Amino acid sequence: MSQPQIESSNPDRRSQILDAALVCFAKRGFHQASMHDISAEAGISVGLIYRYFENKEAVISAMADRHKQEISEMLERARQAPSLLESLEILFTAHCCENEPRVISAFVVDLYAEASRNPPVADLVRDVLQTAMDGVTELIARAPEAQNATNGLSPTDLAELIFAVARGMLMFDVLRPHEMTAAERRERQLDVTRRLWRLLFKREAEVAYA
Amino acid sequence: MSQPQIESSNPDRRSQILDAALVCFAKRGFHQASMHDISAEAGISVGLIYRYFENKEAVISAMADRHKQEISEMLERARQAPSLLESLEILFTAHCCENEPRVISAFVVDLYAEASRNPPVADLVRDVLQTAMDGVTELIARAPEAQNATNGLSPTDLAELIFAVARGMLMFDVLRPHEMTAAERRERQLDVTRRLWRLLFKREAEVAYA
Amino acid sequence: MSQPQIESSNPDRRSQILDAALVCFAKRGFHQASMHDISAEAGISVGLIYRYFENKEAVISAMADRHKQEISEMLERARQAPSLLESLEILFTAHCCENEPRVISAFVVDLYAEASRNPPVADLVRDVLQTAMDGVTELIARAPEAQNATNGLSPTDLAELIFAVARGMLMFDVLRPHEMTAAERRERQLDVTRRLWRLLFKREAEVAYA
Amino acid sequence: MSQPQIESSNPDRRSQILDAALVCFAKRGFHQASMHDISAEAGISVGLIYRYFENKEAVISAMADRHKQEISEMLERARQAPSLLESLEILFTAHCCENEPRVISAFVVDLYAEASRNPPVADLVRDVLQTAMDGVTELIARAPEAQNATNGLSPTDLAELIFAVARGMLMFDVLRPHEMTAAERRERQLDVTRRLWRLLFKREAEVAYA
DNA sequence: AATGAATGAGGCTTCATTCAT
DNA sequence: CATGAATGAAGCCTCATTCAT
Repeated sequence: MSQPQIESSNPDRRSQILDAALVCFAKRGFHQASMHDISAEAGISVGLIYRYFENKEAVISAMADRHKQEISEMLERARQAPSLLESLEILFTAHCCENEPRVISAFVVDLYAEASRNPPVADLVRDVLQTAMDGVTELIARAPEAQNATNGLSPTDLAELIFAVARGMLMFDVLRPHEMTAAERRERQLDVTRRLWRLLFKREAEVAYA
Repeated sequence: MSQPQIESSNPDRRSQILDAALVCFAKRGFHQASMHDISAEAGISVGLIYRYFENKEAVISAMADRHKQEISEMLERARQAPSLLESLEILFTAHCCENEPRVISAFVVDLYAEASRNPPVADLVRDVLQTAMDGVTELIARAPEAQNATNGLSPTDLAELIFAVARGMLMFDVLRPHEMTAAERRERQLDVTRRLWRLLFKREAEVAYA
Repeated sequence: MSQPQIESSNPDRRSQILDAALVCFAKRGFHQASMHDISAEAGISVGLIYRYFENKEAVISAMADRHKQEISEMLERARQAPSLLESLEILFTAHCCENEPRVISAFVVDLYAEASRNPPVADLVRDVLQTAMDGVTELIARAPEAQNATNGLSPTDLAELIFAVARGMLMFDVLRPHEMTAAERRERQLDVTRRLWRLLFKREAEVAYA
Repeated sequence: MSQPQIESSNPDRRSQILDAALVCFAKRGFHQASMHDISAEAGISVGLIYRYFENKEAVISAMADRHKQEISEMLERARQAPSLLESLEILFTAHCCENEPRVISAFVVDLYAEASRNPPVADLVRDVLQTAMDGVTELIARAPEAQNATNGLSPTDLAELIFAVARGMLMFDVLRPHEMTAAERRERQLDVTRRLWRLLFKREAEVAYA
């Protein structure tokens, strides 16, 4: 009587739909984007979406899941960066990729807004955030650049501050004119990243000459 | 066809409606909250809303305007605080007022989400943000606590960082369980505020003994 | 957030809608009749139906309730008939009223079909049937025509048989061409009614000369 | 465009599909049961149904045809019963077969409901009914038990009454809780059958001592 | 022969907005 | 000034049907 959710069958279709959904969600918001918008963006019929997702809510949840994966991947890339500064640069510019626009500011802000009234989404986003913060905490703990006492703040505290800044900058990004290119946004983010890094991890002596 | 928008006539009614709208918007989001929800929350009829606002969009805009005022008031209070730390505390806890919950995290996050697709709202929010940042920049420039070179960051840079952290913390606030009280949220925010303050403005010598 | 069901306010509208629904349900069946069909038949907009009924299911339930009332009224009329035969005639021809087409065969058959898969409707219909059968049982118990032992059947048994015949004839009625007039249907029903009456209640001696 | 309706090819497939359809139709009704429901119940794909039936309408028609056959078979069994009472018992309990539930009350009621708005179905059902009534008329005409004048009613009249009762009882059956077993339903039907039989065919003298 | 992915019309329902009272 | 009945467009979702494989 109702067993959609082919789940694994034809994962490409699911991805195709989620890709389209991301575009629509970023453009209009979760609840303003219609299923028709998504199907049109994906180049398929409305009905087909329902073979892969139980309903719109499920599309949103899947997008949230995908966000989790993307943050994971971003974290992995950050982990493999040669320096702490470069790790932070990755963290702060993840949403500024012209060609692979996976993490999109507007989408993320909407995701948090949704979290505020959708407990399952809130759980997931909270989990993502915590995982990412833990990752950065570890990154800091291992970084030689961070070995000097940084004003008495623990790696955990620092990670929290860093993420707050990153999320705040994401909110600001949403205010920038749509015409601004990914490259310009990126430049803007890097400025802040470097300032933050200098503040948090540069030794006094170095600062003096910076 | 008609001439609604009595604009100034009976400002109490407008406030009453906006009060109700804030509750509804925070609870369900701009576009999920229906005009009926708002009228019910305000204890009036749907039609009456249209005597004071041209349409739903106008209610949203008015809410954005109100947000501007609230941020202004918050800034004024911050200006009058006896110390920079206390100014920051005001800035970071503006949304944690049990009795007068004007600035509400969920509402603000929704406002930024709306800004990402509604240029007039974006303009207004950008303006609010810039004004507030300018205010904090000035606060820093005048604060004796900030007279020492803080890692070579200008007051403007510092204000931007501070606001990014504040907005990021607002996003995090949205993830906290609804059961958490204003007092608890406030405590959480103050922790971060103090850490940030110590990082930005405490002199090395002081830090050593902190 | 959801409080339709003005329930008592403007009962005329409710009746108007139910009148239209009866026509549509009889014409196309509960689930084939669309809300648009009903609104068009009632000469109102679709949305308006939802001010008076929570959803389509509620319209169906209200129709079932109305059926209960109609059967009640029918029973009352039967009770006031001067003879048992005339009571039965009322019972068997209730659905053959040109101008006041309240009890309609197709609708009733659909109602029973619905009852088979909708427990609340089943409860209601069962209750209606039982009440009506009790009424007829009492009618028989009090009728002088029924005083002679009728083949050893109790009034209860007789009432059950009578109702079975009445419902069976209703099913047959549904097979008759739509062109057949109410008068013709009525004639057909009266034939059966009289035969049944003769069988159940006429004394042997009378039968011989009938 | 294509040429479905292999008609006779692979009659087993057709039966398999109709078996599944009966289950679904009884459970949900003709129009509430989806083609997918039927295919799932039959354990085949949706598309395959269309190799054997032109469309859903055709499935319904085929079910009606099958009903015709089942009534035929039932009639045949009734004809071969050793007594008129036993014939009637077969007639009244045809739908109470635990293992081979071919004639199902809910289905039959739905069939009549469908007949009321689908002329071809009405024609068929009317034909089935007439044929069956003719059969019973003949049964009565030949039965020694019915040789005594039964209140002046002709075999035709009696057959009509009998069928009305049978169909009426079918409608009542639909109201009984789903938990009731076939055996219990059967018992209920037999009670009525015997009462009816006694009323119609038992001689006065016999009745006196019954 | 058989599958099930794909389509898209159509049904139910909501909601911003209007307007007679 | 205030009400809330009324409208109808639009959104979500289902399902009969087709067709490439």
